[in-house]
Amino acid sequence: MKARLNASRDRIVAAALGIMAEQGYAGCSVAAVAERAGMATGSVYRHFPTKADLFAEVFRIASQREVDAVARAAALEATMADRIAAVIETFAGRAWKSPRLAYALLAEPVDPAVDAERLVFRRAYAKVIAGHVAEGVANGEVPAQNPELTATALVGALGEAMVGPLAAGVAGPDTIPGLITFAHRALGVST
Amino acid sequence: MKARLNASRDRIVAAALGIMAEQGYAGCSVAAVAERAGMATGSVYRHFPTKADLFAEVFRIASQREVDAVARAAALEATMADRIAAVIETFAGRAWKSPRLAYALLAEPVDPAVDAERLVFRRAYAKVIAGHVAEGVANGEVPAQNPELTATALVGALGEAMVGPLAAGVAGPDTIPGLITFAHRALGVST
DNA sequence: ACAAGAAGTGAACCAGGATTCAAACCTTGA
DNA sequence: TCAAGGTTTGAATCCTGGTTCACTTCTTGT
Repeated sequence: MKARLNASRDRIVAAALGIMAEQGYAGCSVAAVAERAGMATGSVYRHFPTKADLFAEVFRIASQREVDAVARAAALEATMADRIAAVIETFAGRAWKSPRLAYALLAEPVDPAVDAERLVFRRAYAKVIAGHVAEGVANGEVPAQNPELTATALVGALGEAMVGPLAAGVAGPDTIPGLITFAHRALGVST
Repeated sequence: MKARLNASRDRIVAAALGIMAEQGYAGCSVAAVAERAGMATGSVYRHFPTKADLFAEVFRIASQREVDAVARAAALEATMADRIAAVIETFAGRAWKSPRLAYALLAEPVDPAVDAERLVFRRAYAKVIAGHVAEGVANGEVPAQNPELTATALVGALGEAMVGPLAAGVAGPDTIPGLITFAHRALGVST
């Protein structure tokens, strides 16, 4: 039955996500994933041709979840300044709640094939931000600029500012407001 | 003789740097390094206990070189705005001249032990920038802010904006001026 | 109920590259 | 010149973890 088959596949992905959130990519041997999914190592290969394929999908799903959350939070706000603030708060807040997962998605060493998925992830964030920036430029909230470049730079800034604290396990309480101020200034929001 | 011994060690480091610049960390098997240094594989272990130790040192040296170049360029300028511009131009210009090396230093997957060295590298950049920011705050060139946070965010922004082009092999001609504008605005330089 | 085929099993296999080590080779000092 | 101590060699070894595959177990259709 196909239901069973799909269920197995889902169990594998869920197990991989679970281990990523607890121990990062480092803990994700195929054997560990299979065990957590309640099946034999070899069975994983009934559903995914290689480990890299499996984790490309896992990264895609996890990333999409993050990007969606950020996009959704931003959509609730009225001004561009508030949208950007919402992006940062959501991004950083979620990262802070699942630090191991956030580290895995952002910076942990992984297979090159999986790494490629990370570029997509970052570009997706950049795209969301770029949309808001373009809008802000169009209606005069911020000065003319290349929304792509600004967005890419902001994604880098957010990531870098979070990786340190995530690795260290501590974040200054003013990190998030500080980043919001930084972003607003970088965009040229008139204050 | 000790001179010979030191010379061997230097040859190893130089060979590793050379291969990194040409083929990235991926090409840096111990055997390849040894061959380029003109010695047997095993001899490398006369000078470094493990491969990770060797590359920690290699990363440290290469990073120091980069950070020094940036710091030196910045020191030549008079205003904080110009110093920051010099940082960005030097960083991006050098990365663009040795893209494979820059990619290896910035983003290529490496041993966790070597990865740790990367954090030091980024923090060193941040420290240089933070110094200029603090100075700018002190003499009123820019508004009050946390220089550490601003600097970290800028390092992330620069890295992110360069990794894409480095991987793709193309950079828009307005990337560097765009980044300078971004940085100046983010700092709050009065224009 | 039974045959055909799919799904699951997990121990064995394999690849790639770091690391070791016993033998061969210098260099130095008497 | 010779012996002792240190250095160099590079093929053999080891390790890790992804991948395979011959076999068993289940599901489905007649």
